[in-house]
Amino acid sequence: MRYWLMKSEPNEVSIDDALAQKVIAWEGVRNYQARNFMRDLMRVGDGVLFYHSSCKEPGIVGVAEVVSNSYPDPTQFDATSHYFDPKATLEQPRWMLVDIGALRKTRLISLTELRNEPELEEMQVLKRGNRLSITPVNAAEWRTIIRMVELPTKVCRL
DNA sequence: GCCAACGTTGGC
DNA sequence: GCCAACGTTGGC
Repeated sequence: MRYWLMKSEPNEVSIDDALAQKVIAWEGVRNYQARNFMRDLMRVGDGVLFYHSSCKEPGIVGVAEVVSNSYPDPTQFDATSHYFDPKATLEQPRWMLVDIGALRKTRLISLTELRNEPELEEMQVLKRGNRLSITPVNAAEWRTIIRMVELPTKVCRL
């Protein structure tokens, strides 16, 4: 069981979109490290912090979970897609994704608030120059953030 | 819109 | 395999 932080631009897929759809195929990741996390390490039931990036108020906005094993990102085969990859084939797909189930919206934990929390000093997403759209979160960091969003841990399945 | 930081590409 | 040039991310 692992924990992750996954960035999404709210004008692409916001936490509200994710909640409305319940399950989101995490399409469009075109970075090998992020792909490898999804392909090799993510398991059904892993906890996910839903993060809004490239927007007015960047930060954590929700909690989700991994709900599928990895499978090929269909957009890589779609010539009309922004995420089309001419080098990918059905036989040898290059990009893998997982499905994410949105569980709930939280209050916004802004980037500033995350940076101000001493217990989160070592969080990968806060490290200088980090651009990875998917980063691991350790159990202590996860607990700290869950505490910060004041989720009733009794009801929280994660 | 700026720009730091990082990833990718491709010539050699 | 090196590395310069270019592209992307993402906060500000």
